[in-house]
Amino acid sequence: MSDSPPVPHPLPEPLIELVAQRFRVLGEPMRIKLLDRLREGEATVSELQRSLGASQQNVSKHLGILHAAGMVSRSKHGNHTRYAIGDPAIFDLCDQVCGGVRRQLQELDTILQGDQPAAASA
Amino acid sequence: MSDSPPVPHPLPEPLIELVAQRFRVLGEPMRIKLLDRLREGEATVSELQRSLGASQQNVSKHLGILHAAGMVSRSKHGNHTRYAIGDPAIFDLCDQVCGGVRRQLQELDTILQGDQPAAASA
DNA sequence: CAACTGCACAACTGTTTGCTTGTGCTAGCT
DNA sequence: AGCTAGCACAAGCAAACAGTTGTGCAGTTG
Repeated sequence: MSDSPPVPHPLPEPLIELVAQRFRVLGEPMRIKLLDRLREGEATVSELQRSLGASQQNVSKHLGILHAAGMVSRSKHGNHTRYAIGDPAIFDLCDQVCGGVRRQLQELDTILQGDQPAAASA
Repeated sequence: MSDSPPVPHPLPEPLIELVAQRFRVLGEPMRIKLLDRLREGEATVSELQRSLGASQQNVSKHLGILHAAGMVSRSKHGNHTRYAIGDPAIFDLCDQVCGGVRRQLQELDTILQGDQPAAASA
């Protein structure tokens, strides 16, 4: 279906909502951790729970949110539920954000170092 | 500029926080709108206010948040404050998210319309 | 100088949301 | 069958947050 020139400029209202919601899903440390952990490969809830040191209910809840957002996929194997990355594209997102963060830190660093050499303490 | 091998895999805790915070800044419709509006070019608070139909205080507040996150730049011109995109890279982010949203909508569409699983199309 | 405009900061309020606690359900084990 | 492990759902609580109201301040205008 069409190569779709992705972004219409004046972003239509409903799309804005969807985009914001998607960003918000990623705006939670625990969920970032889960995705980062799933980068190693599939994992069950209890495995993730142990990896992150969080409660089973909390992990399950966040996984539910990620799953509802289509970012992870679910599959039942006997008594275990295995989760996996549903849309690998999110890693590009995270990478970009990481890049942005890094740039800002460098700017800060430059400012701190190049401006007032006298005061040097974090 | 350092080429910086982008992402360490087990994301260090503090970085996770920063990344999540950055996503959360973008997880607000009003802020998306502001950025989308600034895509046309610089604008003052009152201009943005008129464009989006929001209160001056609210616009100013969100601009403050975007500015604190380094996503917009501020410059005073007489009695006006002009804001501009601070990091054009965020548009890549938005584009990617838009793409993801679109993909999901297509999947939903496919599911609703046909039992014919349209095999891989990008 | 006085009045007005443009903007930011602070306090308040209602809502959202993350985490915990409690619980039910299914699958495997003895 | 009874028991335990693994997981998801629901309710309650506390913290975070968006939007409003109120206000102070700098710059412009008459």
